[in-house]
Amino acid sequence: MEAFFHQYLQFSRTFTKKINEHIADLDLYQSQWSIVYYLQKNKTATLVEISNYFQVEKPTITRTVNRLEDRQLIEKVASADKRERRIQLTEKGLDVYDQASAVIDAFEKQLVEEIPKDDLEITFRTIQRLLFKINKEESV
Amino acid sequence: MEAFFHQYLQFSRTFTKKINEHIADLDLYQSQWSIVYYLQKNKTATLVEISNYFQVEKPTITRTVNRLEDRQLIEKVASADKRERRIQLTEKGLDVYDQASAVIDAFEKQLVEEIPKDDLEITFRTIQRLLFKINKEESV
DNA sequence: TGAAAATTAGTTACCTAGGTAACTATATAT
DNA sequence: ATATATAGTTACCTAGGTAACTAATTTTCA
Repeated sequence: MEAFFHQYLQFSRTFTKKINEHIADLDLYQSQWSIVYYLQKNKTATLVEISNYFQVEKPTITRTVNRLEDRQLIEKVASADKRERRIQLTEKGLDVYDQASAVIDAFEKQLVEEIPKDDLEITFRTIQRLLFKINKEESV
Repeated sequence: MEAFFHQYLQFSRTFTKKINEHIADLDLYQSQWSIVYYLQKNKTATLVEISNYFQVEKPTITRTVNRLEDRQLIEKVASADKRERRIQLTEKGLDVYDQASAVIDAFEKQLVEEIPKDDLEITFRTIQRLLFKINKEESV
């Protein structure tokens, strides 16, 4: 168990890299994909909502969203609160979602197909517990 | 299980962030730490050895090693092969290792202490299987 | 055997993604 | 009316990647 976290990060890097390779045709990156995915599920969102969901800091979200906007995959939605930047997928964004979704679903399915359901369940719950625990850590 | 990989990456980000916070006093980052750790275990190493071990590309290793060298935590070791850059920890590097090691060990131990050994074992083996599988993926 | 070809180690330049600190503008609370 | 909180941005740090390169070593084979 010595190398638990080492191995954990190893898979994380490799997974992200492979996802990036799989959607490179679409000129998309994993983190961009995750926002596209979120928007498809939630219709509209503010940057703070996205930031909270992924637990990624706001400046990072701002930048990635800007890239999606430059590529016209997302667009602004009117909002009562003038501070807010509420966004949604464009037609083009939805199209990219469909294409990326197919590729990524297949990739992920194939990745776990030989692993017993029970083991995946336990792994999922264990990571969930680790996440819960680490989020209770007082910030330094 | 829908959110398996989403949650996986979430913990990865948060874990790295927390490690960074814990060793910020030492002016160290997680990825720098991992190389310091490797060098303490293996005495000397070339950049390719480090790159292979972490499955991180050579340019990334070059840069991180340069930063460690700038801070005089590592130094060059003579090598027969003139292409190689073989390195080891300096006295200062060993000192930083000792300090970081204590902090990180405690942090990691506390993170897993409430999780049953069996669950950790299964999680470890499952990630190992995922890693094995993903590394068999033909490159795109 | 010795020149040419292929491989290996490392670097440079440049891309995206994570972070923090400090800021502006708007909305909310006092 | 003022103070505080919230949403987002800008500037700048480290870390991951790829592509293309140099220099040194190893392999090939005429």
